[in-house]
This record gives sequence, C-alpha cells and structure tokens, in this order.
Amino acid sequence: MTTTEPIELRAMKIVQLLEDTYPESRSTLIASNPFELLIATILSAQSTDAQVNKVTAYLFQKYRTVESFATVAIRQLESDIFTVGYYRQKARYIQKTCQMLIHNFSGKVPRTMKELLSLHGVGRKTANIVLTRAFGAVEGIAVDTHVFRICRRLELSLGQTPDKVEQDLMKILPQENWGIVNRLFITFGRNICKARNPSCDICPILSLCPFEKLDT
DNA sequence: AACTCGGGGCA
DNA sequence: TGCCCAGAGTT
Repeated sequence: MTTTEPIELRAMKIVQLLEDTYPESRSTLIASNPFELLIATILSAQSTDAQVNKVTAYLFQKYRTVESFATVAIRQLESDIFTVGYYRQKARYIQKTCQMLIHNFSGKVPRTMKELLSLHGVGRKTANIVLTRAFGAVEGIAVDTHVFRICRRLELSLGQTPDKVEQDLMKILPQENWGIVNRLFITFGRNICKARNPSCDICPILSLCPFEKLDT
C-alpha cells in the first residue's frame, strides 16, 4: 500500500471496493416497515440472522399490531421468541417499547436518535440501524466489535473506545457513506476480516490494508 | 467499569 | 467442551 495517500482517499476506495464485493448491501438499505425492523433489531442482539428470521416470520404473522405486542401476556411473548438468546429480556424490551410507542409516539416508530433512545431496550446501535435502514437519516456510525477491529487493522482509527473510533470515522468518511459502512464492515468482518484467522488471502481490500496478519 | 442474560456457531 | 457473539440495562 502507499503510505503517503490521504486517509480520506484510502477510506473512499475501501468503501467502494466493499460495495463492489457486496452489491446487495445497497439494494436492501431501506427497510419497508420501520416497526418490524425495530422489533427484528431488538431481537438480533447476540443472535444469528437465522434465529431472528425464524422468530420474526412467526411473530409478525401472529401479532399484527403494535397494540397486540403491548397487551399480550409477557409469558406468552417469551415463549413466542424462546429460540433467540436473551429471550426474557427481549420480551420485556419489546413489550415496553411497544407500550411507549403507543403512549408517546402515537404508535409510530420515531425518526430521531433522541426519541429512539428513549425507548426501553433501544440503545445506540439499534437506534442507528433503524435510523439508517428505515429512514435513511444517519446521525452517526454504530461501532461494534467488527467495525472496531477492522478500523484498527486498516488504521482508519486507532481510537481506544468505540466513541473515539466513531468520531474518527465521521471525520474521514462523507456523511452519505455513514449508513452503509456498518453493514459493509460487519459483513466483511464475519466473512473475511475475522477476529481470528482472517482470510487475508481472499481479501478484496488487501492492497489498501497495512495489517500484517499479526494477532491483535 | 463490571455484570447479567442465553441460544447458536465454531474450533 | 469452551469461547465468542450486529446489545442494553442495572449496580
């Protein structure tokens, strides 16, 4: 790699190459149903897509309104989502959030970071995903373990905390790219730039990466 | 800052 | 088997 190249230019090339590698990342950026996306995202913490998809398919067939989630017996909701991790907390999060949607937001998913964060069980990452994918209104970049690790390896940010890494990324990348960076990096992080034994031999951005396959 | 919830993936 | 994971609330 060339070390004199401005970091903004290298970051732009990285995003471009990852978009080429994962073309589906663009087409599915905007979700059709904000409420279902919100529930699916709450369910997705520490769980696989397969687990979440199975549960949501059943859930949205059984419960068709925000009110039905808000009023069902909590034990029933727990058993309906039994196959995902943290199912007891998530059942409470979902019910409380739906009650708050009805009480505070006329039954609609709010469109600002502040309002989303006021929902019980909705934190910064969930709010970011909903803002990005449901409304295309990005207010930041959710830095999870994948984004954090990849940013260090690519030397896009050597920040010690997720907040610091997010600040660096927001300076480096144009705002129009913020929404897609998460999905690109996470897909890339799961498939290639893994925490251990990264597949550098098949990496599409190897030429832009200073990482020497050391274990950090 | 550390702890807790929890089933599934992976070595 | 043991370790880790697209997280958030509580203490």
